[in-house]
Amino acid sequence: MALRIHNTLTGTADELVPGGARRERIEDYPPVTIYSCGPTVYGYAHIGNFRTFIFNDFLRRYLKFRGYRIDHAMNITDVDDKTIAGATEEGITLAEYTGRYTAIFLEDLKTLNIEPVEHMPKATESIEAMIDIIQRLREKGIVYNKEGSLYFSIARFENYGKLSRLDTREIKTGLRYDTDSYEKDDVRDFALWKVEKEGETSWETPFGRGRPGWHIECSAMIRRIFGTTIDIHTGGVDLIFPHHENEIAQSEAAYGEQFVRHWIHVEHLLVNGSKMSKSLGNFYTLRDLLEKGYSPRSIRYLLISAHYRKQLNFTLEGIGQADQALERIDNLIVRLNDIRKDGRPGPNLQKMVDSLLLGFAEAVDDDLNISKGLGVFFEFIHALNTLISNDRLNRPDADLAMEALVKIDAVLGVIFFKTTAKSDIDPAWVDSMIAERIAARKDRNFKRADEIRTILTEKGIILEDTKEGTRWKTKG
RNA sequence: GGCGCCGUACCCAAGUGGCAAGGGAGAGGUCUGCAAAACCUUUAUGCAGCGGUUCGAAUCCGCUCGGCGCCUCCA
Repeated sequence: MALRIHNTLTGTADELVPGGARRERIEDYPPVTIYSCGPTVYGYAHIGNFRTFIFNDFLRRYLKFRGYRIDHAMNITDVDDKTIAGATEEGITLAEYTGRYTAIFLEDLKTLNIEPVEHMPKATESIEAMIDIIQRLREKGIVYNKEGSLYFSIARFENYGKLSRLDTREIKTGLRYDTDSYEKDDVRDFALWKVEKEGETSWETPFGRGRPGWHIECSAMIRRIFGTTIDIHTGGVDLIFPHHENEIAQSEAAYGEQFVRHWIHVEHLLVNGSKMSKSLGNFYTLRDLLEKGYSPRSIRYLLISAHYRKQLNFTLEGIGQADQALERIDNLIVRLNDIRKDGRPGPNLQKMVDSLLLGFAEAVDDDLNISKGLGVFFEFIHALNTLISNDRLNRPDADLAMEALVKIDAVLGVIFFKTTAKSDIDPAWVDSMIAERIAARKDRNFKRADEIRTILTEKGIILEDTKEGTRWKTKG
């Protein structure tokens, strides 16, 4: 069974072949080189943005789960029109401004249990690599100069449009394309380098002072970090055109080799049926949701649980449903931990675990079909619960089951990750309350027993009476 | 106007030619002093609608209706 992922470039679900040459065993492949388009740090990212970043995280975790090694980069865009405007408005330097929002972004990633990637380059630290690309393009005569700014001429690059299938498109008439407010020969030509403007941050180059165009940074960073063709490039679907199309054009024109083998694009998060975006103002930031009391792992679960190529309509109710699904898993863990004695002979648990892991991999291998994978996972949970209810799960088997949960969670990142750690609960106090309640129940003083349970509930502690005695857990 | 995607139960969501996964919510039952958790049973002869192909269609084809995205900064 091979991992196949939909490739925007080919339009089909292509097998992942790191390095481009097929090998017998996964461990024989070179590390999978991945580049993900990161944020422009001019404000708080919204959870639509985070859908993509959580997807990136899921992708890298799943690749590791399948035995691949990975080498993953995500950029920080710290110079563009918006960051410059923001810094100017506040009267601080560009670096101060972007530094603030970069820190916030990194905190949010951590909150969502997103693993750090191997490389996190900044645009402003990649100027040399940009210059190299532009110089090569100039030597090949693909660049023209308009009032000091440099543009890529798509008319002089024959493969232009292969990613977004532009050759079959018509450009809508009457639309303005000169949003950069610079003059261009062809509306689809794009700026590689923008001439210095009064008061803006700029860099000295062989072709004059200025700052980078939008698309050049990704091409430059990929070249600088990976050197050659990379395996996977990810981003939101809105980046297919023009951003990724232009990356391909400048990189392949400059270096004469394939830029990226596998393009993966994540669909949009919708809210009330339309795209969540800053310009529409219909967005939630992560912090908005945390303030409303939703947990990061529920948000993560919700955003991860729908297939990445389907639009996902975001609702607060959806977070609640995700929360309930996670609680189902939490409850299983409580029950597993509570198993003390040997149960009656059960089935071959190792076999159940093997089939869980195999079924999960088969599901997710099919274009990262996590929904199907979660179905397999919840069937396993149900089977375990049934065994426990029938007293047919012993301690060693419970340990095996727990190991399986850990393996699945290495991909999901939602189970053994709790952020509501503000534990002002004293376990000794809880135990004494429970002891008092047990005594009360023994005396059939149920009024007092229920009183104690209510006191604990108000502290977020839930009691469960089992045959073996009373156990407790915290809520949420 | 061009390109593309989607429409499956009360909600979310797999399935893309052979008896409709899974999660949430609801109903009934078991256990419990009562709860909680769990288990058992139950909730689409039906997959936007209408035609067609086929022994057989949610799945393929055509049309219709509805929703969304990209074509412009955007994850």
